[in-house]
Amino acid sequence: MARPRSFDADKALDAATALFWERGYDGAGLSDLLDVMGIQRGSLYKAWGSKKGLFLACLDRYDETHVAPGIAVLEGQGAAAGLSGADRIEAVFQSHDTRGCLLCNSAAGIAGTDAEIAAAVTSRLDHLTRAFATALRATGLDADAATVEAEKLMLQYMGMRVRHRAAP
Amino acid sequence: MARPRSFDADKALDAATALFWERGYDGAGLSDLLDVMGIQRGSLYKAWGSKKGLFLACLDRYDETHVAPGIAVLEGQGAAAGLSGADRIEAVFQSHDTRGCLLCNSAAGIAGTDAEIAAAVTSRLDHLTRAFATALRATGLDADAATVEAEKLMLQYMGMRVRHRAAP
DNA sequence: TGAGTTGTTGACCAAATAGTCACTAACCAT
DNA sequence: ATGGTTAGTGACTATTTGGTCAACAACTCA
Repeated sequence: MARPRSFDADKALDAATALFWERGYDGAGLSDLLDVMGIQRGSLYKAWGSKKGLFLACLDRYDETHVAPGIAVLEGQGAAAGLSGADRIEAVFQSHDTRGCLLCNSAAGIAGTDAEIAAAVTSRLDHLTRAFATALRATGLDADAATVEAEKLMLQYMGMRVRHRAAP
Repeated sequence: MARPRSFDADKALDAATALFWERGYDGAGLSDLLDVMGIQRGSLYKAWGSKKGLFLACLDRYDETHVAPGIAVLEGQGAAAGLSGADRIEAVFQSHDTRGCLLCNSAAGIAGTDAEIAAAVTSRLDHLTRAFATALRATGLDADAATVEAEKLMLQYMGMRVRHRAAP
């Protein structure tokens, strides 16, 4: 059709995600973002429309690269590897990144001021909660108990990731 | 000595705290801060030295007005009111503020970039954790088990407050 | 070989950012 | 009353913020 994009959008998104992750939405300035992404202002606005648009895309990218693998372990993939439900849950609790979790950081930050971001964050958090429930069912819990327990597990997971950011 | 301060520092701090709580450290601009505090730039810098200095003072104020009461319930005061350990813990879990918790929000945000703020946040979070342990001991748990369980409870508490900010 | 379409570039913008400063005002102790 | 000290005021600063735009470049399809 027309001139093709000269940069790798996913690589640029990964770089932007890393900066948002470390500094938060407000803490990551456009010029720093542009620096790490290695592109020009115009390219960013043509591709994602606004800083918020870029952030939403980063949330998507983060989901693909960081939460989807965890969900895959919790439901199915972990079972295929011969892990019990408890072991699979244990596995996703092994994150010790000092930046915490982008979803949690955003929930505790910008999501409180922007409904669209809040919706994007909660839907992904809910997805993880359901995956916890799936793993719990594999431990023998019935569906209702698993749902209740998954909620608690999810809160603990979030708390742990938040704490790891302040106290590495 | 000299000219006395013409504004109520605690009231000003309460107003600033409310704004930091809602918008986060980066999200709260100096002019908005000044507006809600009802003072002039010079007064702020004379009293707290910098935006960060003001924030640290707000963390202090928040501790006094919002976490200390909870700690008091968990240890002692709750017992005096005839509440069991479990009831006291239940009581502090009844916070449903859609702004979440300033300490948690800061842990998930600015604390990741500023060591001094991180220290101020974690020490207060640790204090709350110890209060949970005190309440747990009142349920019959021995000291070691209470410490372990308090840690879990604290994570759940943080997770819950973070979630309440994104999903009201 | 165009024409049409889309990406890239760099200059540009208004607004907001945190922070400073000279000046004036108000208080206490002598 | 006055001198010392501290607080309040408002104008000012340099830098950075997110965002726009016109010109140019590169691709596809006819």
